[in-house]
Amino acid sequence: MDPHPSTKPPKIVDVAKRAGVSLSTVSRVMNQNPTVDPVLAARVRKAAKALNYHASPLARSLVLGRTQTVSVVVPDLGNPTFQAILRGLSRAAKRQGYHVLIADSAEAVAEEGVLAVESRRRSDGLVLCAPRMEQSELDALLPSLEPVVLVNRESSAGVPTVAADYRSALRELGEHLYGLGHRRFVFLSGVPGSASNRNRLVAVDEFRRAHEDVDVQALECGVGFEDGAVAVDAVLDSGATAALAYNDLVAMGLLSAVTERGLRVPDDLSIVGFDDIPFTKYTNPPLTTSSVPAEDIGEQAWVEMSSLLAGNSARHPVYFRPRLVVRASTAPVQGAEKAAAPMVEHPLG
Amino acid sequence: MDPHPSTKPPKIVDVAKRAGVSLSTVSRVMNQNPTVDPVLAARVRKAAKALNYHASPLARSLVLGRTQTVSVVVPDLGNPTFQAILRGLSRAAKRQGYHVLIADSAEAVAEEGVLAVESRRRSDGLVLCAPRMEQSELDALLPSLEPVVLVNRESSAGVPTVAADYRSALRELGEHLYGLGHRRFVFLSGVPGSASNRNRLVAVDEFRRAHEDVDVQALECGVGFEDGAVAVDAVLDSGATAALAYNDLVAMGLLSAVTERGLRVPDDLSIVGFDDIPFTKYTNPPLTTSSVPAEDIGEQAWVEMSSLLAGNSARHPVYFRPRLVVRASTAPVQGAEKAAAPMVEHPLG
DNA sequence: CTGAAAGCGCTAACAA
DNA sequence: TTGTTAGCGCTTTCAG
Repeated sequence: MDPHPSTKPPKIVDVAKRAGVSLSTVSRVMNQNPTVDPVLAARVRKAAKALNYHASPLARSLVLGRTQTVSVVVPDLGNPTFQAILRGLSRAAKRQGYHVLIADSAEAVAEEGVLAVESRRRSDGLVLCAPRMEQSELDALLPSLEPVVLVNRESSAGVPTVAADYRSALRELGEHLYGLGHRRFVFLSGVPGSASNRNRLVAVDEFRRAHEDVDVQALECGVGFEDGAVAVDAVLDSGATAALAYNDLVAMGLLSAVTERGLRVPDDLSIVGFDDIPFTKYTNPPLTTSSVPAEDIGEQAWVEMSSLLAGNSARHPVYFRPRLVVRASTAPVQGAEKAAAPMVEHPLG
Repeated sequence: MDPHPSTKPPKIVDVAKRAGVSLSTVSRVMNQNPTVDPVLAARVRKAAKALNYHASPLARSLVLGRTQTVSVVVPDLGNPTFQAILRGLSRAAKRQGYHVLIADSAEAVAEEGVLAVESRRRSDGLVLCAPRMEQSELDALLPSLEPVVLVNRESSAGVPTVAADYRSALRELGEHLYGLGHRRFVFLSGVPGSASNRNRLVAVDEFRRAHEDVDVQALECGVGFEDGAVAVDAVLDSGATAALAYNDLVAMGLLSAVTERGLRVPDDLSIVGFDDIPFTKYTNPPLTTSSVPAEDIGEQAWVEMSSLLAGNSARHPVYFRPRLVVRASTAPVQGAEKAAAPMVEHPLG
């Protein structure tokens, strides 16, 4: 009848009974409280072992007021960057005996808020990864979520931020291409209105302003392979010689689509990605990108959380500076070197 | 002073007081118990809203005996296949109001057991993904973990399994290459002694036995990029014309290393991977592999768990049959078509 | 239909 | 040093 015939796990009183002591003594022994007669302690431990007793984390949590768990909400568990962040965070947390509850909002902006609140209630703190919600909503939500740390997003003081410095990285990517002679660019933007996207757009603007002879056109795109692939026509029609993709996924999608059109990268079009996910060196050609230390970010997010949990107040935002990784998807602009006429349907000069 | 100045969350009695009812009435209202005077119910709901009251999941869990949480243990959160499984599982669980606790054993076999036990105690059930531990240990551990579902691993009846049929898939990969004229193979094996690895080795044996003229040499390798890259010399020295990699990561590493040696894939060596992670179509050349529906596996794992949670007993193991995906990393064996002498240092014929 | 009271399993004063 | 007892916040009999 019973689907789970295993006998109920022993409770603290079972151990107490078996060891012939009171349950508080057992509790003390289990919690390494030194004020216990070694003889008794040994007896208790033996009894516990015999019964295979482990304190119920639930009951402990209730009385202690802490769960030894932090929750992490990410916009998409399928995104390699969030995976890396999660991995870094989870391993760091584990080292300190903390567990990790994950929540995948599946890019559903509307759900993000409740998800955050719900997850937070089951844990001692919350790490919000690149929340997609509006700034005003975020700012309003955050106080009720404390302790909370933000990843790749900022809010008012009081909540720590760990992020990659996308702005300067994007600038660097632009300068790299500029140095190669490129003057006409497209930027494939991510989720419109998202904070990460706005950030990058700011960098794009800075880049524009820094060079009078530069033309960069922003194209609404997305954050995945398909988005990059779908954008191929717009990119080619734009007449740009170089494409700055929102991230590596978009870049890979674009790269693949461009190649399928019979054009060559970087000869006909230079492409740069963003993040340096572990696959960019295996694309054809290997992708020039900006390396974001996602796992370190996750680890640092835990450091901040840990500090908050210890009762400290938020520290200053931490920004990791991405590093330009030049591979083979970028090259000097054709016209600049060969002054040759475009050889393709979509003139790129 | 107080690092988290937000006032304590309201408790059920606060709501009761404000609504002028007993706390049991509040409880009833919060749990949709219909036996409550609509007028009172409304008053309670208003009070709850005003106070922004939400029942403590902890306290509920303690009394209800369930946490609405399942835990998932994976050997490596960095592995795209586990990520996909986790994603499928997490989304399916969320749909039914369940939360997901993750634990990354970081390929530390020794830790797997305790991790599983600990995670299990904080949740209502456990999903063990491709546990690396020995079969005897697994069999012994499982009963204390119920309800538990196994992914890519089997045990005695009573615990459901959801897995990919690696054996027949590997056979299919072999036959594909055989059909292209290949007769000398290397198989880059994964973690020695791991169950997944043994499974594949069995398939290799079957393949050997099926063809008298086939020579397949198993090389100890690993499960990541680097392992595949490091194996390049051994692979080339082996004289094989085709390599069966443990998974796509290994295949990509090998592919990259082979290319760096100045050899060409598939001309000088055919390579197949395993899993069809979302990056294989962007390698150079795109990788022939066997597509494993990892996200579906995760989803199905939840279905099994859900069934167990509902009190049903374990159903029969479910095996997903991978699908051969022929891309450009495999080609007819050179000698078979051109009868040409090998043109490289490491003769491949 | 509603309230009082007994736990869920554990920790932490407080006494002894 | 050890035991007794009062909660942690909630659900659920059991009376009313």
